[in-house]
Amino acid sequence: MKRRNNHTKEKVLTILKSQDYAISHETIADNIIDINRATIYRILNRFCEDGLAHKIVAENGKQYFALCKTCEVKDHHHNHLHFQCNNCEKVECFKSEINISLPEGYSVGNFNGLLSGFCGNCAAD
Amino acid sequence: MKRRNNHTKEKVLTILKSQDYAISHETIADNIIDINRATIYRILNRFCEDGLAHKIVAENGKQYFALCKTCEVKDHHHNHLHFQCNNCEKVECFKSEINISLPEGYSVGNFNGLLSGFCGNCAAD
DNA sequence: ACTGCTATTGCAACATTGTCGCAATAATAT
DNA sequence: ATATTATTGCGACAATGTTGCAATAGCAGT
Repeated sequence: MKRRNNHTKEKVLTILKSQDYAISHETIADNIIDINRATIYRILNRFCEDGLAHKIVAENGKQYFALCKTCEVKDHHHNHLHFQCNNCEKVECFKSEINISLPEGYSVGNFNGLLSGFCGNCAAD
Repeated sequence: MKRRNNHTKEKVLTILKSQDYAISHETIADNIIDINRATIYRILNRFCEDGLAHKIVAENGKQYFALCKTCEVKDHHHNHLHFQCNNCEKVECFKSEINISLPEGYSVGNFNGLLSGFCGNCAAD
């Protein structure tokens, strides 16, 4: 399945690039008017399939997306933690990876690790 | 807010106890007929508030619940990983806890860590 | 520049999840 | 028994994410 380029895809990519945080569908919808919800999801999921982005599921069940900045294309994995602030609700990627060891006979797939609490900006309140 | 005992609550607790895995609302609904969906959620959330159970959010956004077997009441935390099989969809708790270090100024709240892949039973396929 | 193929889009509809308000019920203490 | 209030069932709701289908548009080949 060959990917095609177009305005919408570029727009979503630009928004992802401009963000320091992992963002939800909502954030993208706020930044692009006149683009269908389903289309946004499809674009984001395509990015994930292509290893361009990764998905984080928050505790509220929402999906957040972030560009893969530190991932190698050939050894693609996401063993890093994420953090969501209970106040400002921003989701950020932590750099440090964690070691994961699985029991015998298990095969690794994905890792979704999310910490929550209060971030540096909001903890002071 | 004092808790009260009743049949429904005991029934849900019994089901939780009988399971080796973290279970979703669905599993409980399948085992108890004639109990409202909202009620199940309320009971489960109460268990979490009381430190009796903990909640895991899976990659599909669904909530799973499991009794706290290893948690001390006074130092209650859930720094252990969970694993969901992509085939049988069961969610299990891993015993090993992971070390988490937060950046300066951040405050810890909860941790939701989920691995996915194929479990010992399903990996052979 | 035209054509054919097919990836992508918009729209509508849908299933699912989890929550909430309110009135009715039932557990507990007095 | 009675009063208090925690809990339940019901209905409704918002939100999320997915899918089918017809229409559109990107790309390659000529």
